[in-house]
Amino acid sequence: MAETVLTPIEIGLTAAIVAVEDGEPAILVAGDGGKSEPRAGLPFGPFDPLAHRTFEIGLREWVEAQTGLNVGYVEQLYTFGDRGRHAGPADVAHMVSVGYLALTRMESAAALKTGGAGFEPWYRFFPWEDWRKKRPAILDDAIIPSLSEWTAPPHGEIGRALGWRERLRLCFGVGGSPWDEEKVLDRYEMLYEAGLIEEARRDGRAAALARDRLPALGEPMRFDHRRILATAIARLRAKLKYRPVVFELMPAEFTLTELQHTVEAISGRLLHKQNFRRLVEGTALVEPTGETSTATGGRPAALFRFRREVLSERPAPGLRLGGR
Amino acid sequence: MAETVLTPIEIGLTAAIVAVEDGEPAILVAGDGGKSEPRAGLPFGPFDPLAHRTFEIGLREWVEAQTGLNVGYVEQLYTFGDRGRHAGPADVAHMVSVGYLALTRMESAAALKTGGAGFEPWYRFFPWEDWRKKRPAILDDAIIPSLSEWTAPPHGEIGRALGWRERLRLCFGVGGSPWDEEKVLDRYEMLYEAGLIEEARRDGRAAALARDRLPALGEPMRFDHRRILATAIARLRAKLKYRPVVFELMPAEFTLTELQHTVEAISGRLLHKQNFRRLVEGTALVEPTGETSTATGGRPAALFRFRREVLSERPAPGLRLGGR
DNA sequence: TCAAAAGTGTTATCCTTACACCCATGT
DNA sequence: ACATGGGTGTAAGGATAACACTTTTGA
Repeated sequence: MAETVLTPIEIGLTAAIVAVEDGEPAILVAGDGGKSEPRAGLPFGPFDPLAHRTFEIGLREWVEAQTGLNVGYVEQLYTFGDRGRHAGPADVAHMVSVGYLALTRMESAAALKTGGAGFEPWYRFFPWEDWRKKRPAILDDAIIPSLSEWTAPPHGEIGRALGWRERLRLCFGVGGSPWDEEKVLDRYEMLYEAGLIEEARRDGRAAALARDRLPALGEPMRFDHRRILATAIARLRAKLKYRPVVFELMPAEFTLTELQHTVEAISGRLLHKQNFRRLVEGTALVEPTGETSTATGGRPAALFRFRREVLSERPAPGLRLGGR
Repeated sequence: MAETVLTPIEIGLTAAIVAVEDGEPAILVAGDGGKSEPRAGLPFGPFDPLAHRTFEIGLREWVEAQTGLNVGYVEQLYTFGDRGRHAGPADVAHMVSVGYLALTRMESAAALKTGGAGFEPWYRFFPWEDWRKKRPAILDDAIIPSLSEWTAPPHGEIGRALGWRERLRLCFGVGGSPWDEEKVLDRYEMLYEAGLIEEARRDGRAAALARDRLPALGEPMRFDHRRILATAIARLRAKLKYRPVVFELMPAEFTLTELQHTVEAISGRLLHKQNFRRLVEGTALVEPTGETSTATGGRPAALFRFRREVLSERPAPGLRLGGR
C-alpha cells in the first residue's frame, strides 16, 4: 500500500471563462482548428509542473498568453477522468481534465487578441436553461417527450439508485416538481446518458429511439467541454447566492438594474425588482457613488460601486435571490 | 493551441473515509509503513485508466480491496497539484492527488481487514475544530498568539488581496468576528502558510518566530493528507445543511438524540435540543419505527428511520442547523 | 423520590414575499 | 401630458430562536 506504481497520465486544464455584456452571459470559446467537427470548444492548456507550482498559476499564465485576457476570479470546478467520453485518437491516450471557472469583465475582454477566440452567448449551448423570456419551447417540443420515451421501460426503473422517472421529475421539473436552475449539470448528464445530444453519439452512445427526428439540443462542443461548461454554469448559479461573485463580472460603476440584469442573465430567470433592490442595498454590498446615469431611458439611475470592504467585514455575503 | 504536448504526471486518488461512533467523528488512517515520519496518512491508491472508466469506480475498488470496506456515499473534493507541498523523494516526481470524501457506517466498518488501517478520531488532527465541550484552549494558548505575531509587519498587509490581519479575523473569529465552523480549510491553510505546523516545516517553510516553544498543533499527516482531510471536514460541515448526508453515517434505526450527537460531532458545536428535534421532524426526513430504545439511561427514546423517499420528493432537503 | 433524558407548547423576532404607490426624466 | 424606468412604504406569512414546562424511565 505504501509504494504503488502509478499509471502516467496527461493533465489538461480547461477553462470556462465567463463575462456578461448587455445582459447576455458569454463564454470564451477557443478558435476552431479548422477541421475539427464540433466547431466550438473551451480554451485549454497543459499543466506543466516544472514551470508552475500550482494549477491556478499555470492556468492564469496560458490564458493570458493565448488570449491576452487577465482573468480575475478563478475557481477549480471538477476533475474529469472518464476516458470513455473523449473521442480523441487512440494515441492521445489518457487525458484527465481539470475544469476551472474564471470570471472577467467585458472591459478587459475587449483587449482580446483575435487568435480565433471570442465570446459566445452561453445559452447557444444550453437553450433549455434560459427561462428569462418564457419557458423554453425546446423543453416541451423535444426534450421532455424524448426523455419520457427513454425513461419508459426497459430503461425504466433499473440500474440506478433513483429511477429514471424520478430523475426526470427532479431534473426537469416534470409533474409538479419545481424547476431548479442550479441543476444544469444534472440535466446535461441525463441528456447525455439518454443519448440525445451530439457528444453522446460521438462517444458511441446511440439513442435507442428515433433521434433523427430530434432537433439538435444546443450547440455541441469538443471533447467534454460542454460538460465542463455545464458544471461552470451550475457552480456560478449556486455561488451567486452566498458569495459576492457577481461583482467580478460588473464594471466599476453600475446601476442596480444593470446588476439585476446580470444576475438574471446568469441564473436564467427573472427576479422581483423591488425586492432585489431592497436586498442589495440592505446587505451593504454596494454604496452609491453619488452620480447618476441617464443612459437608460427613463428616470436617471443612481450609480453604485461594490464595497470591497465586505470581503473582510461579514463572513459570507451573497445575493440570496428569490423568485419572480 | 489545438495540439499541445502535455507533461506526463501520475495521479493518485486519496480518500477521506468518515464514520461516526459514539458521538466521535473518525477518519480511516492507513497503516504506518513503519519508517515514514508522520505515522498517520490517508489511504490512497493509483488511478489506472485502463482498468477503470471513472475515478469513482477505481476508488471504490481499491478501497474495498485494501480495507474490505464498502463505502456508500462518495464525492470528489478537490484536485491538488502543487508539488511544492509533497516532500517525497525527487524521483517520485510529479504527483497530482484527487481528494475524495467517502461516508460509511460503523456497522460495516467493523468488518475492516486489519491491514494496519483503522479509524482515528478526526479531532486529533484538528484539536481547534472541536467546540463541543468548550472553546478549545489551544486557540488562545498557542494559535492566536502565534498568528498575531506572524501577522504583524513585515508580513502584515502585503502580498495578498486580504491582509493577514483580516484573514486572522475572518478565519479564527478574532475581534468580534464569529467562529465559522465551515472554514476548516482556510484555518489549516493559514497555519500552513505561517509555518506553524509540522507539514509546513517539512516542506521547507520555517516559521520566522520561536516555534520551538510552540506545542504541536494537532497530529501531522503524510504528504498533503491533512489538507485533504481539512477539505473533507469543511465540505461535510457545509453539506450537512442542505443535503441529507448525515444519514449515510447513521445505522438503519436511531433516536433523535443520536442523530443530534452525530450532527454535533461533525459540525463541532452543540445544537439547541428542542429546535433540532422540531426541525428534523418538521422536514419529514425521518419517520418513527414505532419502537423505542431503552439504552440511553432516562426515558426510552423513540426510534426513527431515514425516509429514503425524500431523495425523490423535494428538491434538496438538509438540516439547516442554527446555534446553541 | 430523585436524577436523567425524552418530548411538548407558546411566543417574540426576523426575514422573505408581495402589493401598491410615488418620482424624475425624455419626447 | 405621458410613457418609461427608478425608487419607497407597508403589511402578510413563514421560518427561526428562545423560553418554560410535562412525561417516562432506572437507580
